[in-house]
Amino acid sequence: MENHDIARALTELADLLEIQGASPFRVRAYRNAAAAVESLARPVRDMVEAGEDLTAIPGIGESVATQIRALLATGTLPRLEEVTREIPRSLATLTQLEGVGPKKAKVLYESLGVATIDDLERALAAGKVEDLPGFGKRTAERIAHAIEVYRRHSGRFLIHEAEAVAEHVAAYLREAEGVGRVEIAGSLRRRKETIGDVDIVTEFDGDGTPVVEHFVRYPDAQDVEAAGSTKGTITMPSGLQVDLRVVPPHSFGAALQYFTGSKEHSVALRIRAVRMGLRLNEWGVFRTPEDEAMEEDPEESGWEPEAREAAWGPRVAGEREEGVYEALGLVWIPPVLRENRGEIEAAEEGRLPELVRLEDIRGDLQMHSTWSDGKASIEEMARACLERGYAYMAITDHSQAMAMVGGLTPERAREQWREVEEVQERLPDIRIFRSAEVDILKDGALDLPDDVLEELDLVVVSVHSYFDLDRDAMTRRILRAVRHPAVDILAHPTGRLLNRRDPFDFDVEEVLHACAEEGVAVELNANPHRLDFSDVHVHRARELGVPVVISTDAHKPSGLDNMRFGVDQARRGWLTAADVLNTRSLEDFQTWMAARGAERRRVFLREGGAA
DNA sequence: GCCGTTTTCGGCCCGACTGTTTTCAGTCG
Repeated sequence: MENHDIARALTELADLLEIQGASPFRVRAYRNAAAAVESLARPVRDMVEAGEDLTAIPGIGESVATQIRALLATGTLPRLEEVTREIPRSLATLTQLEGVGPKKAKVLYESLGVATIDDLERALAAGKVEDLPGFGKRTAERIAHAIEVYRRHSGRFLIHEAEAVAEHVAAYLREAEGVGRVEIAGSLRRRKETIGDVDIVTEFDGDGTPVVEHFVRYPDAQDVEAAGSTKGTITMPSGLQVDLRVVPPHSFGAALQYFTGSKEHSVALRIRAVRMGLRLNEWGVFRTPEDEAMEEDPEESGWEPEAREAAWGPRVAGEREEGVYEALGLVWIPPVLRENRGEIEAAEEGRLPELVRLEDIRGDLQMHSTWSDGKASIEEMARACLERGYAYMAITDHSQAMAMVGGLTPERAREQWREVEEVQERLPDIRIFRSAEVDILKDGALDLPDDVLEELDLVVVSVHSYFDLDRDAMTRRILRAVRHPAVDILAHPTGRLLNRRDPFDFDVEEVLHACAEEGVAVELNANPHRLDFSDVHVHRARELGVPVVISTDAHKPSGLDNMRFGVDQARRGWLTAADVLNTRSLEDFQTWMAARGAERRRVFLREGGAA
């Protein structure tokens, strides 16, 4: 059981407790515990097996620790079992509908027996929902619409899809009269691999109504969900929702911080602010008045923004995001790190990592050509790499098991090497490594014979078949491949395809330990459909000293441009340039390869070939 | 249920918007 599974169980428990009406603080405690487990680099399972104390993890106390130990031993959370004897677990899915929270879910269940989205749809059709207390005709319509949206698109959007929309909308907003700074915020700015909705913050001095009106006239918008003086929401035909916030210049930095999140990061910042005698919200950082002079209710309707802000005390920051962090005694924290995984403490102590940048990348170590399933020749790919300023590259066409895409047999591999040499002669300014993406077969053997592997400059291996092996078999399979003396890089290690295919089940921790021992690098696949390894896995690789390579897996020249998505994900995993192998100069990279080559030959000679 | 620069008890982040309320609860980010 992975950390992700434990977090999911804790979250489900929190959802159901919330519907039951449990203390909101208790619910939050379970959510915090879930977040703590989710962002933990080490497997909780290993900690339990090693007899370590889970309460050492911030957010996990005696009670949750006991629950987790039981979950690992029996496969279920005892508390979750208790709760599901009282209410059906499917109720938690109701709250995934926009506009339906725990309270409405509870009323629907207790009044109408609605337990699933299908039930709810029937109740709506029968006109039973609008008469419930706290509901109404308008609410019923909204819920019906929410079901439609849910059915149309239940997953999240991939980063490149959301980014394309966001950039068009941002450009459109910049055309509006009187608009100042326009920034994309939210999880897109944090460069998460999937995006729920797009947030855009816009600077405008005065009542924002005309900006919002311009926004909701965006030509591609399918629906307008909301339109006020500071906020608007539109939905695109794909189901992607775009939220706009319009704020005055003196609040722009605070609003950008606030709408960038993550929620966990922002909450931690606000707690910090309170301890410093400050108040942080989307309008700025305010010094809390020491005298309790303001006894009036700041919620009193009719207050002008100026008067309301006066009640919060003098503004000490808000115009620029850097200023918000400075006011809290912190250096500015890059958005990619804002997950409350230690970045605030690191900022306080001046030990934020110098994150790897796209400009640091000196080569791309996985791409395909027309020799297998690529769309461009070796020379076209090489010229495209030259255009991107790279010093080296690897042509990694598939091996023979991938027959459907023309994977290379030993004979065709040798033919291909001749073409690599010819292109190399024509293009002396880039070093082209002779390589292959060699399939890891079902039993962990490699798909090309040792005599072929030995003549490759670089051996990249990956799994493309039998994804549903059980955990033990899959772990043994990958371990065997990683321990093969010819192997240099383990590519797209978990095999996930975002929104399409789950990662296959294996012991990531054990494989990373093996990579560390063997000096094998793991690939961070930059294709936005994969982004495999995840930020947490990459972070763990760094901790264990496993080198990471960021490769695009390009199948045509334009695919090389995905490198930036991989770099962003590496940054989310706290990687510096030193942690990423393909930031090295050609000379330094070849030094790494040579060291591995010597080791490889030594083992071959001693054992007379690989096992 | 967690946790400690105010604490082993008593707190726990903050504001906007919506719809259904006649003064506010629910939801969201």
